[in-house]
Amino acid sequence: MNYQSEEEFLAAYDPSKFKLLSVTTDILILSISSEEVDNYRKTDRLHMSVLLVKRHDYPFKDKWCLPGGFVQYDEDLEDAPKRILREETNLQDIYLEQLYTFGDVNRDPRMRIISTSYMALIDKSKLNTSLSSDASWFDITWLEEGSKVTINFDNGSSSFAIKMRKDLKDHTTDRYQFYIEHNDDLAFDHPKVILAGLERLRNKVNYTDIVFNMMPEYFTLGELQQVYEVILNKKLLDPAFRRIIEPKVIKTDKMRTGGGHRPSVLFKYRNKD
Amino acid sequence: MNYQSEEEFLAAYDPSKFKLLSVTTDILILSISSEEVDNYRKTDRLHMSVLLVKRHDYPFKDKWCLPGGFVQYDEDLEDAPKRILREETNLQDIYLEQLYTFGDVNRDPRMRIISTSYMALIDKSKLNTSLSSDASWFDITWLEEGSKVTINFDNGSSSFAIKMRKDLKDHTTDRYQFYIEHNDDLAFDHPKVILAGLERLRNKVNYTDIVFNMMPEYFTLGELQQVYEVILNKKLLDPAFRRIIEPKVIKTDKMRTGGGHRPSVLFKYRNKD
DNA sequence: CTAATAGTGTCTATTAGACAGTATGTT
DNA sequence: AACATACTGTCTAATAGACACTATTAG
Repeated sequence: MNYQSEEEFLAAYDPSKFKLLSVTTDILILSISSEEVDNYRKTDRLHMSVLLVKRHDYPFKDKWCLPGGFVQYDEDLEDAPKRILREETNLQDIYLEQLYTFGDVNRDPRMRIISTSYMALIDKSKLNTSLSSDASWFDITWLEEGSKVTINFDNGSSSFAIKMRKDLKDHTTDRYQFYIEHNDDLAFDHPKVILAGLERLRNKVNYTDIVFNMMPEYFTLGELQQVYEVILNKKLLDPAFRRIIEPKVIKTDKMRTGGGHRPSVLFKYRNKD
Repeated sequence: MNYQSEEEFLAAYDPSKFKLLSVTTDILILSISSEEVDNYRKTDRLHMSVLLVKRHDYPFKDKWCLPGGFVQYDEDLEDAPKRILREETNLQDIYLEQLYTFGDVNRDPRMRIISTSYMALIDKSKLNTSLSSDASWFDITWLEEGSKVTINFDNGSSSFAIKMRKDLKDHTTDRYQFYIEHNDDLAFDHPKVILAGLERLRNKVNYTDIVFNMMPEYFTLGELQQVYEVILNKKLLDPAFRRIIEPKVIKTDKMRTGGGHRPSVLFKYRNKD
């Protein structure tokens, strides 16, 4: 067929000749949680923390999953995670980054669903409403041994672990080839999303200011260093850390006192705008 | 409603209660082209090269676009670019990496379409069939001045340029915020895909072996260095380059002779498998 | 005083950048 | 011989890693 104008073509265009599908979005919401230690001298121990929601429906009834939902027909793709984030946490204007789009034919037993995952980084101190009853923050720790990755989840009342293998297989694919080897508790391919997000965060932390999205307005360099250590999953040396972080922060005249030790200066993020 | 079993739930599940949409894929196919220079002494000049296809239908009739197409209902997301790549170039088992998923409501005038873009890196010497008549390789060069980016396209018989602005706007988004400021020749949001791919390639080239997907089996270090220079858009110093590349390549006993100068040793990629 | 974290000075090792020099083909 | 590229040696600058040391609080 040959159309004489764009208007004519669009009028004749019939979307029903392709079999349509659904697009959803899953959001990996990360923040830093702090755990008080019994010893009055010690500082709080910081953890990486992820928001999970308990499913009430099939498929994956009673399993935990990332917050998510369908992308509406008249909604920009990136507005979907923003909307869901607002519904879930009552937060707006927070850091959001697209991670990866998963689209295996059988990833959802209901129908053909392609899902674009996002990572959101939040500062827990900005949370002003309580979570809905089916949502919960899980502290996570992870261990990498060669290509085997184990991620442990703990929300205080229950805990579980997932195991994945990460390999390149051949040189025709990039690094996002994850295989879930053990998972009894998370729905869908959400373990892959979590691992993709943790890897993205770990990579970006060294060449961006991304961490400051997880920090409160005022923080000590010890706290900031601990956040870097939690993300990178390794100890850093104090002098090196301070050298590198110095240009990114502003020293204030506030102090954090009350620990059984020398008080520390509070810093702010040096915003480049 | 309350279902007693997963089977019962799935049987009752009605996909039609959500308004469905289409998912397409666009592929940024990159390779290295070489241009002979009139001076018999000089080596070939290498360029980055992208495969574009001329559109014959509305929308964007007669504009150039990236090869792409609809993701089939019963096809894994990543199989769509593989299929299109095979249709377009007759190549299989080539490097393919997901770039980004674009999904603004109005990105396609026909209907709601979300598009996942991929980047493919190929070694032109492996091409065994001629391109279809509406496809053409364009050499590209690009210039960045602050947040302004200009990309020039040239396929020998025609050339054009697109201009984009790249900025962060605020700290709630990652680096993929591109605004097209001038574009008369490329369809859809394909300028964004191209810029995203060039940036991804430039970032990855320093910490992966991704370039070797674009190299023939045997190559000189001068050629390899020129490919790095084309990707990074800057000159590199010979001794530094050789130091860094040394562990990634294997010296062979073959030589490239025939230029009006000292012959150079041919190397192979040192595959870590 | 003690235990704990805060913060600094400085040496060393490693890596990146720069430049000058030598080597060897073709015409 | 001349030109263009191939390839190497070595100095210097910049950065990262390591460790030892001093400072300061609550209890």
